[in-house]
Amino acid sequence: MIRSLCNQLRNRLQTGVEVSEDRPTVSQVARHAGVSVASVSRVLNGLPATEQTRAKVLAAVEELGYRPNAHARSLKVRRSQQLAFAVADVGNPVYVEMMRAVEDEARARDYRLLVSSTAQPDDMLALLDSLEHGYADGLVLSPVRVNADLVAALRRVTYPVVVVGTVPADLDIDNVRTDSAAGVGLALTHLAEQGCRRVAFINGPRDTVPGAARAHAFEDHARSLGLDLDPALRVEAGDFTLAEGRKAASALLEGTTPDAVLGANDLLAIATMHVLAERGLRVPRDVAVIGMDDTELADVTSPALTSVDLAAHDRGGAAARLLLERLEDPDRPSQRVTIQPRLSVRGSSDLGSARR
Amino acid sequence: MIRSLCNQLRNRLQTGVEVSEDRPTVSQVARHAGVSVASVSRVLNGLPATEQTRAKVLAAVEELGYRPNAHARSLKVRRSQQLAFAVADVGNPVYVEMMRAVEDEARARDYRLLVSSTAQPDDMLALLDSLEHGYADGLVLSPVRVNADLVAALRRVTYPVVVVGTVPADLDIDNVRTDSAAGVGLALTHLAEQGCRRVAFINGPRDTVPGAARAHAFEDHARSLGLDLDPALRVEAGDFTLAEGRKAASALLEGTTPDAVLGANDLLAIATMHVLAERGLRVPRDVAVIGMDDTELADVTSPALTSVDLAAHDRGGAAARLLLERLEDPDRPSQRVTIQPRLSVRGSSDLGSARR
DNA sequence: CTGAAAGCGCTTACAG
DNA sequence: CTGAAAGCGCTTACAG
Repeated sequence: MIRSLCNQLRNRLQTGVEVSEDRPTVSQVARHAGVSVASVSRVLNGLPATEQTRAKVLAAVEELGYRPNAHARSLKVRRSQQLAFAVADVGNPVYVEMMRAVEDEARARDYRLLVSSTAQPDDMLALLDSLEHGYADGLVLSPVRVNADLVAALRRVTYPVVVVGTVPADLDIDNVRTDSAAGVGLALTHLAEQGCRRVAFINGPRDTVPGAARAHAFEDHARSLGLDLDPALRVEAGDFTLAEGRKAASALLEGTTPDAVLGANDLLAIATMHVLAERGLRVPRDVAVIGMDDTELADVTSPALTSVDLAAHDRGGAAARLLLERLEDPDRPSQRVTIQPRLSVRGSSDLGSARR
Repeated sequence: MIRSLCNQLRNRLQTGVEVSEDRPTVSQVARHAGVSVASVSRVLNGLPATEQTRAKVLAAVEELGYRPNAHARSLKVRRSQQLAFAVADVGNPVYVEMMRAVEDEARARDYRLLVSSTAQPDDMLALLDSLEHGYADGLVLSPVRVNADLVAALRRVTYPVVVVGTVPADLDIDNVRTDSAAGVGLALTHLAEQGCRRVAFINGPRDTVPGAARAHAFEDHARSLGLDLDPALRVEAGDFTLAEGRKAASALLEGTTPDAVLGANDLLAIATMHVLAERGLRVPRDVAVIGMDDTELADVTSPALTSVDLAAHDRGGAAARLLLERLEDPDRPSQRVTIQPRLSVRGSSDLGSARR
């Protein structure tokens, strides 16, 4: 009490300004309104109060420009009203799309959204750890590489986390995934139906979860569709980027000439289109091209890029909803949502009109 | 004290579990380490302590898995260690690039980043207001439309805000802008030098800040370069999007045939390339095309899109640094950073090889 | 319905 | 260097 007065005094002396310079608190609103701090809090939180009290409080709030301090509230109610979203690169088109959906869901439920790029696997570990400081109520994360450390951290974490992507079956965690193997199947079937036989695959790194899954899927589907199994048709880019895609596509075309190329994501497919153009090969007439993710980039190329729609937006939305539902019911069993891919056919694989 | 004991008791009874289930607090760490809470706090904050104390505290922290509560800390030190970033659409390539830079700067200084889409002008007002709850230490925002309400809100706001974009000269606020008028000049000069005379302009809405600025700039530069001033060469898209760009480009080409088109951003330029292709017009041979923003999309089209680089990444980085500097020195005068545009010449305007 | 008081989990003068 | 205590600004049983 005495300290408080001292502080106020100090304030006056230091700044030469009324204490009212400071942001008003509940107590000041209460005093101004002639009610208790409890009543102020209740009115502001929509709890029962007489119309008279309400009016007095709201008037005082208005007059003083009072805004409740978020940290004090969070400390008390043990809720930050914030969600976190973590991916390797917030600027990657797939994650951007996911983030948009997560943000929409968060906003709709009055949560703020914290985003972070966790380029290195260690960043993700650090993030999971830092979550324990309580600055967010839960996390949506989509790791590209899942190693033992990450799985261990996910088992340890005490905050709600939902993972977008494939995780070990025995990891009990809310999870949304897409059947990207089936997606590869859609693409290859579409190409096979149009008569392609030498279909190449530009994959991303096989030490990533999607890279490994798509490698197997390509293998399986190519075999069962009776496509050419020439190993020269399979190359691996150093990363899921345009630059690495360029290198990989060049390497591929040095060794062989496919009649179609499947890229493990849109960036790899687009890089391939560029390399094909440089070599004077026409898409789709000479070589059909298909990407995966169906990002907004697919509509920007010409010809527009056929792509396996892995529903990034839907996955983000589903993840956010799983998280919000868990916040409401912390004890419910963990859920898994699987979203089926679809093929968005565009010009880059439209052989019907191109070759015949 | 008694209440505290009651709570602990209740916990035990309700959950049938040790109280240690709860997240540990400073006091528990202190007890465990045999020191005072003050010492725990000091050690954790790197303040002077004997090596002995340090060791005891760190051991206890480790053993209990203690993580300081972010809200309690923020409440006390009046700092959230969070920055906010607000743009109309976090998914727009320009803003994504800006966000990447802001996130990097924030992360480097141990700030977390809060992002929000403020599609409607009112969303931005609401955001500025909500900032007063103190959940972030400052805000970087890039409004597309600046009206009187927003300017008034920016004058009122008590938290540090830096605006990316053009604001009224008498608004005393940290600000980073780009000289987009000069950017239009670069593009038109480049086209004029290559012999283009009928240069069309697909602008965005003129009630936006960039729309208005670019309209004037086009007018001025077209005149001084002696370009054709035919009003049919100037159209306005309903928004800075691919879809609206398509409509505007179609409308343009109904009325006239330009020898070059400048889009007010990359999306409008890319939409134009598509419409040109549909009409059998070749880029750049028949019509050269230039965009603005130089987003990553520019490298994805074919031919690659010449674009005015407005340095979104640099602007984001500069804005974040201005904000961080202000947080360190709240009283310093407001600063303005202006970034000069450059032209990134690519195939879509390369007439040297195409027409001659 | 309302008020007085405790307490959320930290940090930080102050005194020793 | 260290500890006891106050206080940051809220919410919420509890009693009336």
